[in-house]
Amino acid sequence: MHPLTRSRQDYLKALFLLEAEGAAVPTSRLAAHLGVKAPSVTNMIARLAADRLVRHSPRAGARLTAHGRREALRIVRRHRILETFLVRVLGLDWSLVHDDAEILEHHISDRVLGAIDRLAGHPAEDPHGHPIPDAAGHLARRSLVSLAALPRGARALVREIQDLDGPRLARWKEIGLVPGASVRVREVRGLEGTVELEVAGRRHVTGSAALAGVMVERAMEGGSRGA
Amino acid sequence: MHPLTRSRQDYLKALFLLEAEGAAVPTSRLAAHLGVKAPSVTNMIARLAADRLVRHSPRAGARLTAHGRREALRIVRRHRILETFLVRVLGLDWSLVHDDAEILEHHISDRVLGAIDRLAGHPAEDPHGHPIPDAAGHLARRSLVSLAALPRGARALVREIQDLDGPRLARWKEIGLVPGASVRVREVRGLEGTVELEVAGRRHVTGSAALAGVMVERAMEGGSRGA
DNA sequence: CCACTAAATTAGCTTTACCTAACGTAGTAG
DNA sequence: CTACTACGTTAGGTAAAGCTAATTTAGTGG
Repeated sequence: MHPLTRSRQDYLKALFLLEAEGAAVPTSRLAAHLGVKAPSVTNMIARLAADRLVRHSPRAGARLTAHGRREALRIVRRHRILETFLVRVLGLDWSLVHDDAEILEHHISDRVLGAIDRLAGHPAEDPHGHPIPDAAGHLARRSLVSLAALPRGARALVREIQDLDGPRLARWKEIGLVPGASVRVREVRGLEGTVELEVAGRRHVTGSAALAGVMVERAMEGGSRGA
Repeated sequence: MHPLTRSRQDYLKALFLLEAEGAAVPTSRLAAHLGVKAPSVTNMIARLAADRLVRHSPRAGARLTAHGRREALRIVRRHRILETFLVRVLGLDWSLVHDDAEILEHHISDRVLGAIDRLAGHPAEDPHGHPIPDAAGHLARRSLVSLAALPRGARALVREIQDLDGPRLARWKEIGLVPGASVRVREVRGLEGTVELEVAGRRHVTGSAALAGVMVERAMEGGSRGA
């Protein structure tokens, strides 16, 4: 019943991204994700709830309604098409496009979105590997695991990079850890919190915390133990 | 001292565009141009004056300071590069791009602007013929006259279309009245307020009020009187 | 000179979306 | 059971940018 302002859109999108497992999202998580204080969240959630975009039981967190989810997917779609466009057509680096897309997603008309989508080749995934919802709001569901969670010897296919940290993205690109790449876990040193990976024939040692956002599809094991 | 919000940018740009002849811009004109009420303008002008972006003598209208003009030119540059990009790269019609550019001009980063400018071929003019200020804020000055003001028999070169009305722009395109076109005034019927033009070998009768925004460069006369 | 009009300004209110400070509640530790 | 802590909510405040209604000012006609 209210116009979907930039802020409201941001809350809906954040809710969608944090809801992942269907669990309600606590106020504090939303606040952290959006970079605002908790009272602002309580307040905004109440307003979104009044418009039936989210449901909210006091002290139990918020979740999107079907209507809210539809709006959220619209924004996610815009964001991901924009990122793809910025990389594929404008030639920007994938480690830099997030912030621009974050703003532009709220300000382009459907007409411009359509043209951008066409120019980018109607992509099904954005440059970080995230699936792009179609215009009807359908999103391919995947079950991926974090590369940080794989045991020694596992092989996997990189599918999504959920991290937003620019320098880190640049690093992943440098070593070839991008969607589509094959990777193998050579060594896991839990005590030190490091992992040794093999990507494109080369080995790299990385902090496993940094790998949390690298989502992979585990491959069938083929002689994983030895050399 | 304040951040240049979208609104502030809009006021500066409007001021720049309306200042044309160096005359101070009255409150009412700004209000009409921006689609807000007069008190909102008085108020905002006071705030911009506090930041030394405009100068304002009560009841005498506002004018930009050098600093304000610099900021205004930045926005004008963005707007015109965006329009060119939307037409040349995204393939949108010139009659439709204004509104999109009007919003996007406030929301793209310098990085994206640079990429867009490159893709559009570093244009010197936008699709409506307006010169694009360079990055340093220099704008080619022209002295054009309105096509509506030309006498019978005059020949001219169309340089800029200052009109924003979509359907009208579509009409001009249809008859070939676009920047670069040669036009000749065949007849002026002042009483009826119509003009008969010859464009690309064909004649068209048009209300002269509608032609006010078609800015031309008058050509040397060559046997203008007779057939 | 007075009255009227048009334009500009002042005063005061609204909405959005944030904030801090104070308060409540639920779950854990002793 | 009590006390502590973390988190959430309530209360109340701010800044931006708009609005309406009332007032002031400047210019014009009689």
